[in-house]
Formats: sequence, structure tokens, C-alpha cells
Amino acid sequence: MERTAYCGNLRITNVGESVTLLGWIANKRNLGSLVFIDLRDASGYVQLIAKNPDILPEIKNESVVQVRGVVSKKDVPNPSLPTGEIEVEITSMTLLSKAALTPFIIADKSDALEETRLKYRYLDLRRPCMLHNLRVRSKIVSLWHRYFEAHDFLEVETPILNLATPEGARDYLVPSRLHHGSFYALPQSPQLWKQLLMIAGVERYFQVARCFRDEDLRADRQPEFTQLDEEVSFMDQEEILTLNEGFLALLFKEIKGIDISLPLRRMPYWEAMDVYGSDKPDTRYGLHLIDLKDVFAGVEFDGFQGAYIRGIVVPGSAKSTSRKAVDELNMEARKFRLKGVMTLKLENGVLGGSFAKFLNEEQKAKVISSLSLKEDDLLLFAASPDRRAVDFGMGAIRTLEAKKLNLIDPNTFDLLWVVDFPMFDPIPGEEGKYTAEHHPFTRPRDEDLHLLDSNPEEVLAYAYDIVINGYECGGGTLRIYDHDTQWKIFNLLGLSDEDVARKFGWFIDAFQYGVPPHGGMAYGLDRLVMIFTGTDNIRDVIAFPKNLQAVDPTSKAPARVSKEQLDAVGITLIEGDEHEEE
RNA sequence: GGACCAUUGGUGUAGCGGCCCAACAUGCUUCCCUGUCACGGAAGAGAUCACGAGUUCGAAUCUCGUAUGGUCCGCCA
Repeated sequence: MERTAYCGNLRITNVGESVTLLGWIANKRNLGSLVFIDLRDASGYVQLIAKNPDILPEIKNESVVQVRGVVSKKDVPNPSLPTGEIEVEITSMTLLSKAALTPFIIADKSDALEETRLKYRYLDLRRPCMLHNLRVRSKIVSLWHRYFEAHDFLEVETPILNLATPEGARDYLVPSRLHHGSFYALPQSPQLWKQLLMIAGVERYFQVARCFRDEDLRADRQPEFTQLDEEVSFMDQEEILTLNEGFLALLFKEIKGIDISLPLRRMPYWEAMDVYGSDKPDTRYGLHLIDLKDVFAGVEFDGFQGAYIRGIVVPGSAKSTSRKAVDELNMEARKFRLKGVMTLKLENGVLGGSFAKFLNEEQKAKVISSLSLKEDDLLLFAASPDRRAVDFGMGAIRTLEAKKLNLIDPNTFDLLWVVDFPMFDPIPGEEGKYTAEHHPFTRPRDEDLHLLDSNPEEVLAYAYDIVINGYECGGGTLRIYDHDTQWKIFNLLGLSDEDVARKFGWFIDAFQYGVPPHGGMAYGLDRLVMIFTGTDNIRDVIAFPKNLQAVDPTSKAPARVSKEQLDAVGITLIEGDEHEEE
């Protein structure tokens, strides 16, 4: 179609040009014999002016029009728009498609609820801020390709229809028509395939990989999501981190214009847990967790028996933290298997709070001096024999207090690697049983291999997560490349020899034929876009996301299918599961 | 599987036992307007307050249940 310019690109230098524009009518201001129209296309807005409104067709908001006109300088510029110095004097306008009244106003400052926006996602995406999010997403993927191609990585597509894996998240299953009773699974990640590519000698692989997990959703979790996936042979952990720091630096430079300083900080897992109460710490603010074992030495309190005791000092918050506020903190603490959070407050020089009655004067003085408590300081702490519970619980409270005190500057970016993850995570309540902290293909550190049999909990792994502003944006590991070690890890995770042979034989057999030492990582693309667009809702960075019930709000998928479709794949729904008539 | 919160004209909110067959903003319709840019001004249309039961002389308002949506825990190797 005839189109000589894009709305958002017109500038003062274009004054005098005749242009033909295509776009949507975003808004109109009718002054009687003078009409202003904001025209929007994918590039942005420009103001149109009709000095003779009789020539205009019927102009409903969001109708699509073709406009011919002349760019002219505005008497009074509008500095809030990039095109604010000019306007286009309409010589003719053709209505291409008339719009019905939209359910909500198409503008960045829309007041519609997310539910409404998602139902009419195609209208929601017309809002420039949403289009911007899609642009940032596209830019990240583009930089991903640019960077890893420059480092000789090869993009390889891996299968979408896979063997169901017994470990990990629940699989999305796909029934097979040719093999009644058999099912494929959608990939949770291309993990095994990319390791086979290393064994195949590809050496450097990368892929934009769609992944699927049939688990419950969250504000930052979707059932289908995109990983920027990479795997490389013959690199050690430091080499992989350095390679990826180059990519991260490129992202921040190209998207934000920020030079991040390299190398990034590497923080051991247990430091992150004990000091920040998280394996994805937000280090933009303090409120560090303090070990209180020594401070409370000699205090008679049942809950301290064999317990880890950790707390945070919240400055200037003793008076402002009400009973109700403490109740809310207790609610939060209980989410992490803690009984609650205890308080000490220094008010008017006297130590009060819920725990004060367990302390004698001498002990109170010790608490004040050893923590250097100042007037109006609040000490929040918890105790539990479960180290992770104390750390995660106080970490959650640290985050709440930081938000309350407004300690987080949203315009700063804070990047670090969390390294030295434990190989295994004990299953609470089941002595001697473990799950893999990362995944079963993770390579234990060489210096810890001797602990595998005696003390598996102490084995650390070659595993690393990239954490930005408290979000885990990616992670990876070096992989086991020895057949016997891989087998042994499966055994430690509770799989019998028969289980391993049956479920992973097709994979582990490959380890007999010469395996390069290899490792890799994957970024959560959706999380990266969230960081770069400053949103905390994953649905804002995906064009057509699912809602929390894993339903597509636009099409209402999933839905029942016809009996014919079920028959073709040999599936009968169980009784009582009423089947709606088609 | 569990906890908590929400649901009121097209949209977003207020109202939290009688001042409410419901208020405000915005959108919509009609009219006026030559410099607006969140244009302004005037008039108007538009809601059985998610659904079902209950408490009460009286329910948008209280209780219970259901549905839908959101946030979190479990879960997410």
C-alpha cells in the first residue's frame, strides 16, 4: 500500500514534505471547525490536523485510516512526544476499517484490569508500552544470536516431541496416534539433547528453546517459557562464566547503555543463603542476616535447642512496626516452615519486644552492645534446626522490610554469580534421601568427590546462577562426562540400576564412546525481558500468555476435544468426567 | 493440594446494615467551540452491585457455598 512515512519517525526536518501515513486513530480533539487527531502506528504517534473537517470520513477511535497530508511546524510544540514539534495537515483521509467501541482505552495509562486486557490481548498489545516490551524481547534474542554466532556457536533445533522423563517437573503429554497408549512429552528443557550434541562433536551449540512444565503458575512463571540455551565443550567453569559475562555486558550496553563492570562478583551459595536469606540475593540493599547464636548464648529458650538463629536489624523501625505489622511478618515466616518471627525493640533506651521477657538485664545489655543497637532499632529473628528454613524465612522478611523502607532503587542493576551450589538437597523428613539441587547431570567438584559416599550433603557442584536484582535469570553447570559417575549419581538420587538402564539407558550409553568435558547454561528469556523492561509480571513480556489457571485468556484453551479426535489416539475419558457435547 | 485477597454501568473505582431502584472518573451519544495535545463547555443514555442460599423489619454492605480472577506456600530435577 502507498505509505511514505511512519508516524513516530517524523521530525522538524520533514517540514514541507507531502506524506502518506497508515495507522490507527488513537484520539481526537474536535474544536468545531478545527480537528486534531492522534494517529498511531507501530513507530509511535503523530498529530494530524484537519482545518476543514468536512473532508474527514467518520472517525471512530481505533479505526484504521490512510492519510495524505503535509508536514508542518507546530506553533506550540509538545515536548512530551518525539514528534511534538510537527503535525501533519490532512489533505485527504480514507477509512480502511471502522472500529467498534473498544472495551478499554488504548493508551499506556490504561486503567483496565489485567483480566480484561488479556481477553482482548490484540488491543492490549496496541499500547506502545506493550509493543516496547516485545521490542526489548526481540532485541535480546537478536543480541543472543549476534554474540554466540561471533563465538562460533551453532544453532541446532532439538525435538519438541520427546520421551517423558521420570524426574523433575510434570510433563505435558502428547498422545501418539500411531502408537495407541504411548505418549510423547513436550521438552522441559533440551538438556539431554544438547549433551548428546557435545558427544556428537558439535562443541558449541546454542538455541532459542521453548520449554514446557506442567506445574502451578506464579507471577514470574508460565507453563511454556523460552530459554536461551547454550552448551560448550572443553571449557571450565571460569571460561563459561567469562563467555557469558561478555553476553551480559553486550545486553546492558545495547539495551540500557550501561557499562557493567567485569568480572561480576561470585558469591558462594551458602554465603548468599546465610547473609541474604536467598539463593538469588538482591544485593542492592543491606539488611544482612546476622548469626545470633553467640549473641543469645546462655539464653534459656526451648526454640534455641540445636537451632540456627538468624535475624536482621531494621534501623529506625521499632516504633513504626505495629502489632499488626508483626503479625504479617509472622504469616510470612510461617510460609517457610518457621514457627514465627521474634522481635526486640530498643525504645527509650529500654529493650522491649516479644522476646524481651526471655532475657535478663545482663543478656539485654549484651544484645544491645554486640549488635550496636541504636534507639528505635528493631531486631527481627527466627530460630529453627533447619538451616534453609531460617535462611529463606528471614530472607523473605528482609525483602518485605526493604520494600517497606523503600531501600530498593529501581534504576540500578545488580548482577552477580551464585556459585558452589550443593550437589544434593535433603528431602525434609526422609533421612538419607536427596534430590538434585540443580539436576542429576551436574558435575560434583573434583575436591568433593570423595564425600559422595560418606557425606553427600557436603558435596558442592560446578553450578552457577546469574542473579540480577534478586531474579534468577539463568543458570548452568558443568556436566558429568564419566559414565560411571553419572550412574552413581542416579543411584544416590534413589534410582536403581534397572531404573537407570530403563529410563536413561539411551542417554547414558553414549557416555561409553568418548565424551568431551562440557558444560553450559540457559537464560530465562522471559525473566531477562522483565529485568530490562522493569516489570514484575511475566505476562507483560509474553505476547499471548496463560493466566494463573494455565488457561489462554483469549482463546480459552485448553478445551475438550471431539470423540473422533480421542478415538484416533485411543483415549477414553474416565467415567464421571462429563464430556460436553460438541 | 493449601492460605489470603478481589468481583458494583463499556472501563476503572467509591460506598461496608436504612441516607443507595447506587456515587465519582473515564469512555459513549448529541450540541457548542480555530490551536488542542489527558482539549474545554452543556445536555443525555448506560448497573436486576459475579451467582446461589441464609441472617435481618431491612443486604451492594453480614454469614456460608459456588464460579471467575489475582498473590503466595507446596510444586517448579
